[in-house]
Order: sequence, then structure tokens, then C-alpha cells
Amino acid sequence: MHDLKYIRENFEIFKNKISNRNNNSNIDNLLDLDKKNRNLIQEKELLEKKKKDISKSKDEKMFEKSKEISSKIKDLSEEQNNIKLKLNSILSSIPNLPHSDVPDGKDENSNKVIETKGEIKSKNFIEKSHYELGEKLNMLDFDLATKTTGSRFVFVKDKLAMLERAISNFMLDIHTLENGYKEISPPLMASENTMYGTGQLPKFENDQFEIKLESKEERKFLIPTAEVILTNIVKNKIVKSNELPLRFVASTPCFRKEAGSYGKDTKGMIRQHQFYKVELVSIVENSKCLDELERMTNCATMILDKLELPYRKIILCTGDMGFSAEKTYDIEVWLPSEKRYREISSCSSCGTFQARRMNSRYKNEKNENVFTGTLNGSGLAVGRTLIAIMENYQQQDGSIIVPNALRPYMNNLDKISTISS
RNA sequence: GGAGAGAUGGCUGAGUGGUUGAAAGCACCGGUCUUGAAAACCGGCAAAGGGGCAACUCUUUCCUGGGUUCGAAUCCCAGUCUCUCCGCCA
Repeated sequence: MHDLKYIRENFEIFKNKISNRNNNSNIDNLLDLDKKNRNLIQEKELLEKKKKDISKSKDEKMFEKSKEISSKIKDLSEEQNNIKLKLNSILSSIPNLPHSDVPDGKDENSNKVIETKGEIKSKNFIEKSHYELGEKLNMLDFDLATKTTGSRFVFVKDKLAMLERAISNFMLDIHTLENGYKEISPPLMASENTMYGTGQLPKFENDQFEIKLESKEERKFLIPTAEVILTNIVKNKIVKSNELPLRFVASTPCFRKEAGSYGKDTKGMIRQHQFYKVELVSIVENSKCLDELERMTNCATMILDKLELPYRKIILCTGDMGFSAEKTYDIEVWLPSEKRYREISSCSSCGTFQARRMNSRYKNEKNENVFTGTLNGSGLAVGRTLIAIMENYQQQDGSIIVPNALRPYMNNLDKISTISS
């Protein structure tokens, strides 16, 4: 959510900056609505003052007059309310402004590589995809998932299931023990207002799985990422500044409809309706967002370093960033079967954009209430890490070496193969 | 699912029709005292929005939405949420 005052005072700048985002909201009549809104407020307040004075005077002769004023106020309020609603509906659908560091661009082609790290080991055989490997091992079963549930789901079985669990635990341990995040096991469903707070609603309702409930009950959605529920921990709260930064980590399933990605990544478990992700969330003083973003991104790449997986870090351009982000780094891991890098983490600073929606604040040194800064990042996507390990650690015979860092989490198993060990 | 209780400022918690934006306490900020700190004492301290260069000023807000009244935190109606007890259940 944007500060209307800022928009009012810097409309051309605002409009210019927002034009670089994938924005389809009509912002042109924003100023007009704002003007109308404020005029109506003034008119209304004048009448309210009159009414209040009459009431205070307890002058019975004026009581009839007061009734008249009441009905006028009612009309004005209604009109003002309608305009306010329109204003809010436009405002809540405008994406965050990109930070000045962010490169301009329409789509992912304008993203910039910042760093490439890790050794891509050349193999003397043709490397298989994770789904070929997994199906051959009889540890990834897509057909079974189709039978029980539908497309874009998978059964992970046996040692690969154990590996998935190991990855998740390994990441949680690093982030809690080394990086100072507090572990949370949160609800996997979120209320409408919570989804609004982080920016999933109202604009992206089509991407969300909604739970079917009695019509009376408040709407609930399966979380598309733990970011939603972790960030909203500070919703409607005034945090003490000495409590900042708050850092949370959770490993949760995530649920996404993947509407609009028909035909994309249909094979394998790159793009699923349900997947595990270890998510990092930071709540900071709003001036510290960019520092925290660097820190958070390092926390994510640290995992890949320890797993000895080759990756690169890129900065997303204005047109490729998510709705709430002001600056985003994606981390992409090398997938030998595709001979390219694929996203495994996305770390974003949202500035005060989400905090405004959530009404999350802290007291600054002047004792004023100011909006917090919020950040989120994957640390990392567990499913895709599984894929990356399978493909990068595969052997010619289709077995998979367990990365050193994960062996303590796998009863010291060093290799996954058809011959059960 | 059945029965009951409740929702007030950052927190705790008074308040049942007329300067109540709201007592008191805690927390927080400033000061006195102290070598320093603590304690004690004194003072300050809600938010959002509108107008004004500013000092300032106006409006709204005691869960939400309606209603009664000249006037509502307080009365009426509807709803939401929370808690307790019983039942069922992972």
C-alpha cells in the first residue's frame, strides 16, 4: 500500500516509477478521487462541528436544526465513503515502487547477474533429469499422485523422502543456530486480511487455494508461502524498537494454483501445487531494509555453499519483481539436465509497503510510530533443492551421492541407489 | 455441537446517556536528586485523517455494522472474534 500523501505530492515521479512495473491499475484518476474525497471530508466536518456545538449548548430551540444537519451529514458520508472505496481499491492494487538500485526492464531478460559461484562439474556421461532419476529409483511417483490427487503433485518415497526431510532440517538448523532466526511452526491457512497484508489479495486471488467453509465463516486460504503468515506476526502491532530486528524461519508446505503457467514445467517437480519451502522473514527498522536484504541473501546462499551446489545471484529488474517488493535478488541453482540455472530462492525487501497494509509499526528514537520494514526470502525452496542435489550429485549408474553436509541428517547414508543400504 | 463470559489507549484496567479522548497502574520520554546508576519526586505521553508556512486547529475512533437520541464507550438490533465449562475428536 502506498502513502497517498506521497502520491499526491509527487504524482509525476510516482507515475513514472510505477510505469516500469507490471502495473495495470488505472492511476490517472487517483488525484481526482483524492481531491473529491478531501473536499467531502471538509464539508462533512464543518457540519459535524455545527451539530456538536448545538448538542453542547443544550439549546432546545436548535434541536430541530440539528436533525436537519444529521441528514445532510448522512448523505455526504455516503458519497465520501463510495469515493474512498474506489480510491482504496485502486491503491491496494498498485505494486510497490522499485528501489533506485533496481535495473529497469520489462521482463526477466533485463535481470542482471551479480555473482556466479561454485564449480559446475563436467561428467563423462549424459546427465539425467531429476524425474528420470527419481522414477528409475522408484522414489518419485508422479503417476500415483495423479491418481490420488491430480496433476502437479508428486509422491516422494523412501530415501528421497528422507533426503527431503534432511534438507529441511539442515536448513532450519543453519538458520536458527548460525543465522539468528527464530523457528516457527505456523498455521498453514491464513485469513483474508492476512493475505491482504502481504499483498496476495485482492489482486492475486486466482493464484490462491481457498478453503471451502460455511458461508458465514471468515474466508481462509492455504498459504502460498510462509512469508504470508510469518510477516503478519506483526500485523496491527506496535513493536518496541529494541525488539527489532525480528527474524523468523519456518519450514512449511506451500500451496499455489500456478494459474497462468499451463504447459510450463509440466514434467517433474519444478512447478508443483504443493511444495516445501524454508522461509526467512525479517522485520526491521525501515532504514535498515537494504542491509538486511544483503544479510538475508547471504543466509540463503550460505546453504548452497554448504551443499556445494553451483549457483548464481541475480538482481531482478523492475518488471520482473513481485507485487510487494522494492528490490529482489533471485538465487538460481545449476540444473545439469536443463543446462541452465533455475530459481531456488528469492529474497525481497518490501520496504514499508506491507507494513502499511498490515499496520505494523515501531516507535522510533523520536518516540513516533513509524512503519516497519519487512523482508522475506526462501532459504531455500526444499523441493528444488532436492532436484538440484539429485541432478548435480548423480552418478552414471543413476545413484545419487548424499552431500557431506546432509549425511548427519541421513543416518550417515552416503549414497542413494536402488540397492537399499 | 450445547451453556455461559467478555472485547476500552503500547500493555493491565476503571467507567452505564451530557466538556469522558476516556480514571488508575505499568511501560516509555524529559527533569530534580546522585560521582554514576537505582529508588524517590515532578512533568509529559493515544491513533488516524482534514485545514494552515507555522504556532495551531477541526473531525473521527472505546470489536465491526446498523438503530434510538439534540447528545452514546454507556441504550437497542445484527454480526465478528476471544475466553471458560460440557460433549465429540487428532
